[in-house]
Amino acid sequence: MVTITDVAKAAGVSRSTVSRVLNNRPGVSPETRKRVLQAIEELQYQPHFAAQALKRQRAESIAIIVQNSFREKTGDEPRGYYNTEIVRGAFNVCTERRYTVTLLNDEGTFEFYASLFRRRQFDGIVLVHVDVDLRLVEELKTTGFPLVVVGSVPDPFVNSVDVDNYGSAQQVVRYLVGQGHRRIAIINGPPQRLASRDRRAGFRTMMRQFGLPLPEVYDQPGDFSTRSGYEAMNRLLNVPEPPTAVFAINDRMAIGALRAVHDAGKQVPDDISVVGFDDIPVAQYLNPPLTTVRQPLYELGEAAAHLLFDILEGRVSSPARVVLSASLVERSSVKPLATSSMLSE
Amino acid sequence: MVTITDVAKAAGVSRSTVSRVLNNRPGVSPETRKRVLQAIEELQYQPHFAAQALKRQRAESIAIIVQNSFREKTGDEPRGYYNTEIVRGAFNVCTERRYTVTLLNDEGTFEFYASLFRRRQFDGIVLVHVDVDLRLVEELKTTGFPLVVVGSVPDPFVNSVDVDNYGSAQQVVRYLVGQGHRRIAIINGPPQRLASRDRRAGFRTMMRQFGLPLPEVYDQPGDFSTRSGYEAMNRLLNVPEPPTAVFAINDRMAIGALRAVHDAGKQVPDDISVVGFDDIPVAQYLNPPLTTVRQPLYELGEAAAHLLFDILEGRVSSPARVVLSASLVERSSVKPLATSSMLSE
DNA sequence: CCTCTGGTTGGAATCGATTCCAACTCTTGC
DNA sequence: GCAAGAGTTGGAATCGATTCCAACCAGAGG
Repeated sequence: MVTITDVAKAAGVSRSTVSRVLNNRPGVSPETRKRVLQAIEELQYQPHFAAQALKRQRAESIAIIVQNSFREKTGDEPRGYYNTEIVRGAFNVCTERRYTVTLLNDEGTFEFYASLFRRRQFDGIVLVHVDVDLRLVEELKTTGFPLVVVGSVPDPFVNSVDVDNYGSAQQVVRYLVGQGHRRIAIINGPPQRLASRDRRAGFRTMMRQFGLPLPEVYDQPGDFSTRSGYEAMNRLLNVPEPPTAVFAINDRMAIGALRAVHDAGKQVPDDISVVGFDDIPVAQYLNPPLTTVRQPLYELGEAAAHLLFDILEGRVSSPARVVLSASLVERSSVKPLATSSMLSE
Repeated sequence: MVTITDVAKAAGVSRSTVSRVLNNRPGVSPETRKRVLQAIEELQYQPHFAAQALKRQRAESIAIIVQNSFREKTGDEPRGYYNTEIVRGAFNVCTERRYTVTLLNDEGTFEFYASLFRRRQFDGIVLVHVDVDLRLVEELKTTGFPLVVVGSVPDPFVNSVDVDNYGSAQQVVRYLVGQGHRRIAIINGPPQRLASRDRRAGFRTMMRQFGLPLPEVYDQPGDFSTRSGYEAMNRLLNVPEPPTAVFAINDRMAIGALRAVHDAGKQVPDDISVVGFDDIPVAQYLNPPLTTVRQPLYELGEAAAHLLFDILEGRVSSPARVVLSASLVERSSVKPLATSSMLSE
């Protein structure tokens, strides 16, 4: 293996000089610089990464902690895709900066991660927060290690990148009302998840703004699972005056809702409209193709990496928060009602 | 940051002794060992990874090169899933060994990868070979760097882990014949891909073994795209004596074939049976759910990592080849024919 | 009582880069 | 002709671990 000493010998200079050339430092005469560069080229020299990391006290590497997706053996959880997109976004940004990316699963204990930091293996962490134990986030925060969380964390002192759940839910209401719907129900997610609460809050605020009714039976509980969506829709179909549109706050519950309508011998969207949230890959293959809110997953990943670099390089002071907006994807699960909208928009 | 010197001071011993304890080397008295372990515990000491890598001349890290999936912005290519599974398998094996995994995309030039190796950043590479440029494999091979390729590479001097394409195709024929089919067509992949050739060869051998006809019109070209599957199926439907079953050698072409049958006003499996290959996630959601061959993607990843470690640790001499068998997943796209099979199996 | 052996332990060199500081050369100006 | 200063360059220390070698000690055996 060729080292800096070999280059120095070949160019007839000292190692210090080679290092100076390597790092574009001033104080090397043009001729010497040229000679060194030539030697580097000829010997195909590349600095030993460990030697550099040791001396510079920087690993030039970041870690991405994702849930399960690289650990569990069963592979049909939509989460896999969800995470993959975010990772891709972060990965590409890091690659551009010539930083290395290491994937970690979230099954490690805090102690496991802490040991990696103490080993100085990474300069920072991106934690993809989907159902991740909040305690882990809190513990990681205490280490003072540069950390960016992707997702909705209640703690305002953690750096985070998130999608605009509140605004997106409002957009869904605006869209449905624009299509002439007035009796709109919601199927909620687990209330302990901030994302659920934000989507519900956005929904309710906008409904109130339109002066639309919010009966309690239209506010169905759910837990993000297909099954819970199925059950919630069944309850909604049995209400004396059923809604004309249902907003399931994630796609899996929307899938369950679709199935419930079908099993009840009715049609989506003819008898009832359904909107989801996430735009998971199967959404477009459903029957009917699902109208839903597309989360900018790739962009979330990119934003997380950018934020981390901003923090590492001191361009941003630490408790920072970035919010990206999502976009409504119109497919065929919503039917415009005959009663035309009374809205300007 | 706490270093080995701090531990040595705290325990009242030399750094050499701490290092010996750290690496479970003999020649340390039980009492001293205990004292050192206690100091390590109290100080939460972890060795600096770069210092170790530098001295040991081992990075304890491997690289996985995957195609595109972490680079392209469009996310609905099935390849993403394909790679994710393989990566998960390899990742878990590496994590068990406390090795770090770094993902690289295949867009780098050979020079880019070579520079990483020369930087000694990785101890070995797993290259996930789906459509990857063979030249890259050849170039990497010349560096002498430990390399394992996942997929079908023609070069027998490259370490590889692959699925048994030949045997799986034979299994498909056996299954279809067992269901009473005799007029079976195949939709091929690009002939420059070894996997295509192997699947075709397995198919033809088994057909011949059953004494079944192999008319040229039953041997349709394709290029793995949905569109090519659609077109091939259209051609097959217009043959004077159309096949009763069609084997598309990947799922995307099978999807195209399904669509072609539907567009021709016919039914799968009532009018014609279809078998795919891969078992991509949507396969189960298709109409009808697709009978296909499941590639053991996760297991391929695991096997690749195991093989790499075997090579690194000298348990296996270098040109090694591991073949895993795939399994047929029966769904609803194949119909048993009335004429019962004359076969024992 | 002295030597030899085996078990412990510390000292120093080493891995490959970076960087501070000192030394050197060459102008420039008096 | 010599001092001052700028521009180059090399030497040596350093990052944090590992490992060879030498030194030390205790107990066994002569």
